[in-house]
Amino acid sequence: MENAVTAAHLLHRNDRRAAANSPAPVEIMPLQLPACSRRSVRRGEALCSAGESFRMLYVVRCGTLKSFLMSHHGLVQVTGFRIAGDIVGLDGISTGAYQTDAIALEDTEVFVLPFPQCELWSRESAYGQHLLMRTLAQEIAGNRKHMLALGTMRAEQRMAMFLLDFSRRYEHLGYSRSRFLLRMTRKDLGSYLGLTLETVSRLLSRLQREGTIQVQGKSVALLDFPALWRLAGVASDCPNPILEPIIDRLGNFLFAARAR
Amino acid sequence: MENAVTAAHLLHRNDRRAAANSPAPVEIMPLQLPACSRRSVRRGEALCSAGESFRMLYVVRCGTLKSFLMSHHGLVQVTGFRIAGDIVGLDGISTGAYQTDAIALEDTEVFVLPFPQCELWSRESAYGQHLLMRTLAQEIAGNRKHMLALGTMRAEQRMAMFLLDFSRRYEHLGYSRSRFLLRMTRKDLGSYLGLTLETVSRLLSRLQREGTIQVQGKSVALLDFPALWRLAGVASDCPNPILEPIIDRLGNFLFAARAR
DNA sequence: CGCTTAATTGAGGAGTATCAAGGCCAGTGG
DNA sequence: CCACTGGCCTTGATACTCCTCAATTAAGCG
Repeated sequence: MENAVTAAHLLHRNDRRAAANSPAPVEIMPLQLPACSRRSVRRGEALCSAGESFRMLYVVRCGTLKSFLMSHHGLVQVTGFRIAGDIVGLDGISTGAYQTDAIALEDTEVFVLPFPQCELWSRESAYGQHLLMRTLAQEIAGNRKHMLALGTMRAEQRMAMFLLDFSRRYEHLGYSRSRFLLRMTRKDLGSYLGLTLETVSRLLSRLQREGTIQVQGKSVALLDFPALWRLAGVASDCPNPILEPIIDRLGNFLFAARAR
Repeated sequence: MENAVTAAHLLHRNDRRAAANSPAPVEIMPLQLPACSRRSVRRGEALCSAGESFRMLYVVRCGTLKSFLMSHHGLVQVTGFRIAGDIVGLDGISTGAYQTDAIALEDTEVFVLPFPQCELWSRESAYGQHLLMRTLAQEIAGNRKHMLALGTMRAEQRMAMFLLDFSRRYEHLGYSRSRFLLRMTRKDLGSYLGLTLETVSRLLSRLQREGTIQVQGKSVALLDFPALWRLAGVASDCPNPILEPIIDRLGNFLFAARAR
């Protein structure tokens, strides 16, 4: 269950990347990264809970989770759905305790990164620092975008944005951008979008009637991207950039800085 | 226009703090902090704009600003109102360019912190690192809370929360918690709360009719806190903690870590 | 194959947005 | 000093989005 990432390994990745196409990395993580353990979470189980002492960051290796926060009154707001390559637990940094719960929507596996270790990398390497910073800031940017959606958009527009966002994330992982599974329930999706589950269901049905998508339970097919772009209010598929993933589909870390 | 913060100065603050009451700081910033310049922004002018190259962080010394983001379609979402002690510009870290505009709602003065400098402090001192991290994470937490408001709450509840939040922030700065000015327009407030300006106006009028608050143009008085707590849906005034300010009312930096 | 949970669909209503008209206020220039 | 002006605010009437409640069907899971 251990996955040591060595400098040699990193160098290898570096070579492969340079050979491929993109600008060569300018810096290679000089550290011998410590062993990185994994953890499995069964469907319905919690990876971490709000209030729990913050010690770990998690990188999703495979599976899906929902992050959500509960106010004191049982108000629940789903703050995001995490798939492979996403990081879970960042909200624990400020207070020393996780602020959101994360529950697996299917059997899921994550890498475990002890946070003190992350801090050490961050302090000892300019790139590590940059990476951690960028990751946190990315979280901010994502939340901000979601805030804009919740504050200014109509239900249909939010739904279109959500579908396109998920599409892009899956595409970026090497999966189909037009067919995927919505592992969350309509209720969770509604919570994420600031809608009721009935409204979500109606919206999906309507989009299907109009020939924009095809829905059958949890499986979705996007049929008419231009229509979705129009609904989402974007000229084309040009949302904010997806950062280089920290981890690939096989579970290898990708600690290589790009030239900038 | 220069305000050098010296180690001696910090030590002095430390003594004063310890003499007062609170747990003594465990660590003093060992660095000679570089000179810190100020910048004035007139009402209506921009402190920084989205897309602009990210070089500085700003700490509000006095005045008020609104942060907002504009989508490609002219959709505007106000993401926050910044008063003394708040930090502006954090959203620039991820992409190297600011993602939100910040405009002064009144004549405003800020301290200018060159970000490379911040990174240096962060790397050279565990406390500096912690401070920067905590600040970023705080931003995340705040946005998250706002997301919950936009996603799950009714207009009246959002308004109550907003009033109580502002009340607490002013109180924390040493001002009255029950009387303050809403320097933003109804439209900006509406944008922040995900409402139209008419709804905002109606809500304020209603709260006044019910004796909960008193409004006259931009000046507001909170008359019935229990009623506001009830509307906001909190048992009492127990929201998330306000972090130690980084700067005091006189413009002195407070780089002293507390025991924990 | 039942049982439980999730999803769809409909009818009706609450909550906000939209549209429109007028009032208030500060700044401006006669 | 006062009228003028433009932006901001308030208030009302109406429309519409979305929620609530309810009934039914479909889908998961033992």
